[in-house]
Amino acid sequence: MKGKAPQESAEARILAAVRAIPRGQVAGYGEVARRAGLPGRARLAARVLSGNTDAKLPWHRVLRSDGRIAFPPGSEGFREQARRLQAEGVTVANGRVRIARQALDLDAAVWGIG
DNA sequence: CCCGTGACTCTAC
DNA sequence: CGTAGAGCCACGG
Repeated sequence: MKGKAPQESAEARILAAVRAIPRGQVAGYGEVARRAGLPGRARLAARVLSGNTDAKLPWHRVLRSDGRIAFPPGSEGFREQARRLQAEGVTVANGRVRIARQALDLDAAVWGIG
């Protein structure tokens, strides 16, 4: 194979990383991008989610680095995400997700430990 | 090629 | 815990 595509598209990898988030758990854009092999591409991850059309994609499990929903408060997306998270048992208070202290800091807490 | 915009992140005050 | 500024990448005009 003449290496046309050396690897899957960054978009595909990001989507895979998002799908890999366990139900009832959350991850930051930066963490997702990092897990996708694209460190520093948090914005790319956000762009991919903004353009995603997969209804099966758990996009609502992706938050900002501080555990805040990336949508403007009161917006449709904001409510939708908060609603879906709470439906999975995730506590959302004041637009912020109640994360386990180390969830956004230690990838192991998000991807390894359940 | 330059510029503005965005579901971002970090540091500083 | 709040806001402000700079850095960052990708894209459309």
